[in-house]
Amino acid sequence: MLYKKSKQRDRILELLKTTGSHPSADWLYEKLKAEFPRLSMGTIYRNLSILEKQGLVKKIDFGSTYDRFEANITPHYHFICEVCGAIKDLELPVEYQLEKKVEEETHMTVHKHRIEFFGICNACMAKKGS
Amino acid sequence: MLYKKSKQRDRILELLKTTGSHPSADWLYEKLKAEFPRLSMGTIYRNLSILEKQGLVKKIDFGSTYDRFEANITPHYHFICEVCGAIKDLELPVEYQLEKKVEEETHMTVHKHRIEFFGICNACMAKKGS
DNA sequence: GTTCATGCAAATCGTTTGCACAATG
DNA sequence: CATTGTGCAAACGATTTGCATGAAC
Repeated sequence: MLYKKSKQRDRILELLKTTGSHPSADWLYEKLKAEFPRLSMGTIYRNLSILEKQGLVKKIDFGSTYDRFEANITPHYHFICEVCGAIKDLELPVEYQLEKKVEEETHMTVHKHRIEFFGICNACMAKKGS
Repeated sequence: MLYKKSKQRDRILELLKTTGSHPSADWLYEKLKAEFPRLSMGTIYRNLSILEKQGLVKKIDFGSTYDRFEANITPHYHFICEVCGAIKDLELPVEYQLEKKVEEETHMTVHKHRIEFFGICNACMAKKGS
């Protein structure tokens, strides 16, 4: 797969680079509609996907397309398998001093934080080996 | 708002409590269809929402309904405003030793991790005060 | 001229909602 | 009986995709 030059893609990347915010596809669409009157959402999504494959852009999402639910209410961190999507609770102690550090750095109020580790679970590692 | 007893809701909570996995709504639906042949997805989602309001269940999602994108490829953590949804990059050093700790604890391979802090940004805090 | 990108519209998919009926208190 | 929960189907909203046309190489 070879990528050809595209004005739309160039501008999407440029916008993402110069914007401090972390835009949604729709935000990009609204911004670029003036420049490309016939622009479509399909073009935005297709180009974002290409830029991601090129390692130029990162998508901030949960990894899963579904919402996931749990009844373990005690604070804890998660391990997410990149192969099968399994989510496992971790015993790692919750580090609340991180929230203090962020409050000192940003002078903003922090209510909670979340840590997710991504990797390959034992089951998938075993399958991979065989 | 007063919550009445519901067999479906009881079973959803029970399933979530006894399952090590972090199910999706669909997984719960498939599991409970045998018990409640006329079960519908609406019931699953409505009850999950009630259980969440009761503080018995937590939803694991990204907070935003949209995917968000960024061109800042260097590893960094995020602060997410719970009011306006703004995402800000943090200067906080990235703590790779956390990944080592998780690998020691779980004997699984960790490729990356992510930390998100949730709170209220300065702009929203100012609005709130006025 | 072959391949990739675009615009457009339709399709997809997880989730939400309106409504008439059933269960709860 | 007043209110909440259910099933069903339709609606919703973000994202994806098929297809004919246009741009890149």
